[in-house]
Amino acid sequence: MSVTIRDVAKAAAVSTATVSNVLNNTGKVGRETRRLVLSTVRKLGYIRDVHARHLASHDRRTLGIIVSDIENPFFPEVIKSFEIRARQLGYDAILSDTNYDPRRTRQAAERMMEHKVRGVAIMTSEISLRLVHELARRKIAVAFLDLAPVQGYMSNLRIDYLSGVEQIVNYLHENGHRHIAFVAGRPGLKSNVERLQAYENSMKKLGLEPGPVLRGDLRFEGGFAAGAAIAKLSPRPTAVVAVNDLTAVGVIKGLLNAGCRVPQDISVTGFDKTRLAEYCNPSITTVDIHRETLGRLAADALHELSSTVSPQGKEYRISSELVIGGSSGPSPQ
Amino acid sequence: MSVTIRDVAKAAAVSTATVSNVLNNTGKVGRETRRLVLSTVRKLGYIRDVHARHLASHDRRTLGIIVSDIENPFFPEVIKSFEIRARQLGYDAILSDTNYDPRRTRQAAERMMEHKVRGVAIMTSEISLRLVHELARRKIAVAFLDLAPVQGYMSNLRIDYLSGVEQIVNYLHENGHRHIAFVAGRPGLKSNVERLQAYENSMKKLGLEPGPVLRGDLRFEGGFAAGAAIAKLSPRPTAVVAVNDLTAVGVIKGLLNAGCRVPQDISVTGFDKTRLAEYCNPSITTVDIHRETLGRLAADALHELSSTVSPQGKEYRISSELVIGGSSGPSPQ
DNA sequence: AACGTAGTAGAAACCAATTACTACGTGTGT
DNA sequence: ACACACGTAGTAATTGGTTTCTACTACGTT
Repeated sequence: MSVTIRDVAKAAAVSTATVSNVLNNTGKVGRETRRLVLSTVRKLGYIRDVHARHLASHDRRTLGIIVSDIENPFFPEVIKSFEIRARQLGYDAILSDTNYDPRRTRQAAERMMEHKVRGVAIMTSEISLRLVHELARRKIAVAFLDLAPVQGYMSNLRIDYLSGVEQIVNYLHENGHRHIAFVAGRPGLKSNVERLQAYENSMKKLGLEPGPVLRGDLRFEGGFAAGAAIAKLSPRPTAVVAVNDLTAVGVIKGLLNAGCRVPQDISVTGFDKTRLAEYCNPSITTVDIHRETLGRLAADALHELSSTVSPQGKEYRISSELVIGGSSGPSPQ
Repeated sequence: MSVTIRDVAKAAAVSTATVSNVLNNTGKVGRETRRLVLSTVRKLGYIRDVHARHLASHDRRTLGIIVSDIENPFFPEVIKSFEIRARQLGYDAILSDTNYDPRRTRQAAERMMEHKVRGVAIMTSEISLRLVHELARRKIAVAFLDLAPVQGYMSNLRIDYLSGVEQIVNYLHENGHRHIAFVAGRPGLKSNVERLQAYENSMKKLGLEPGPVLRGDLRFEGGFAAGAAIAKLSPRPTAVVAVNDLTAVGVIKGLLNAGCRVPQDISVTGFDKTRLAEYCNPSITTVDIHRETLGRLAADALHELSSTVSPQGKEYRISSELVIGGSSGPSPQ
């Protein structure tokens, strides 16, 4: 079919072992032979076959990453830094998207197992316990996002929502806001629940009554409806903390649509610092979760787990940072 | 190491060939044996090894997709539909991101060759002619995006920018706009150049003088600067056609910042229908390029090329559609 | 001159599947 | 009763590498 290591060996009049040793820099080959092999490789346009490589060498250098939705602006940056780090560590990275569908999550996990990955970062919550056990049984390292307790082969990446939400609430408080509403996401999602709790805690810490909590859906539409509803509240909150940026955008549009000015009449904040937050008008006050760090740490975590004899799962913390935009300002009161 | 086909064969007291035949549904195995094998597979938790599979079977079922930047909101949807279609056709899909870097483009292409893909969709313009030839020499099918002439192993996916831009210009014209500016992208990028030309042609077709053309950079910043500059022009255009959505957002912010109201004083349009366009405030009048179609067609094109004996590259057309948002309206004059 | 020792290269087993080919038993047609 | 075909399952070669173990060469030492 294509050029193989045998063809190179024949053309250079050496053995396949020698060619392999040259290509893997084992340092077992003399300068002259090495040069000869390399030039032959170039001349013949030889390219290694990953499949044959992985099959023959017992340690398989692939990491996987499973995300719920590549179209969710949160993920691309994470994926990118994961891949970059994986490559730096000498791994090939493969990606699967589950589209929030448990069946596809199972397929994705199966794909990872078929590829014999050393580890997989699972960044979706639609995953069954059975699947998790199956991965553990096969000794595949796993890095979860805000999900699992740490165990032998599993580490967890924990985003510090608490601190992020607290920064937002404190900032609003400093700007004179006392009546602050919250627009939630999905009740089933741990990261969403945590944000809500963090909101309630932060409010209480400041001696404020946690204001109305509205139901959202993590999407624009839910935010829009919540915004419309908030506009009609009486007394109307002077600030709204939304569970994520997209919801915040929806809230803002809902408010504007109902005749409220943002931020003059009411301040709105988001979460995640997506591009949306930056480019919207007004730009959104939000919290930057260090996604680049998240992706990198995921790869690091998997590398560490899979290169230890008796691995010990760890918990990693991803910090977050307040970013002030144009959607918030001093309280009108 | 893990459970192999041999273990399954031994446990079921059949040969590996039989197990393989069951797993591949070749129809060469009797009902009873088949049932026995399947239950053994389940009992042992056997999972096939892609690498061994690909190595042993001569036809390798992998397709690749190379994009310039997964963070560019244009791509995730394309990638998703590409993967879905690839899976439907029985391929495994792998993704590489080049980050607009020619060196990484080369690495990405090498990765594809190492994986022995049957075909690769190249959705970046940072690709050297040498690389293209190398792929052709290896008989790897290629689907380009707005790039290459069609040849034996290469097809091209052509986005119909002309029609898209024409729809925009005509729409603005119908709304009374006569003085319409254009904010360009990168001069080197074919898709950008085409949009500019389409703008000029459409204007002339309507008997209008192509207005001022400003330089952008495809990013927010370039749009912002252009918006600021346009606000100062005299006479000021009543509409601005931006090369893409992000630029349009920048333009709008630049205009607002300079005291122009959008769309009351000046209409702005984008291109690509990213989420940004939808969620921004005002939402942006833009052109929807059918990305889902693009990804699907790319997979189809590769499948077709790579399963023909003497392949004949084709040109596929991706249509586009005007989407009216809040950033445009009737001319103030 | 005999011997030990690096350093280098080769032969061959092995990885986990696929698949062409072979063998076997059974049923059918003449 | 014999030959033939067919359906089913097994044998073994094959895929393109890695890696272990062995063998050879050249050189310095005694």
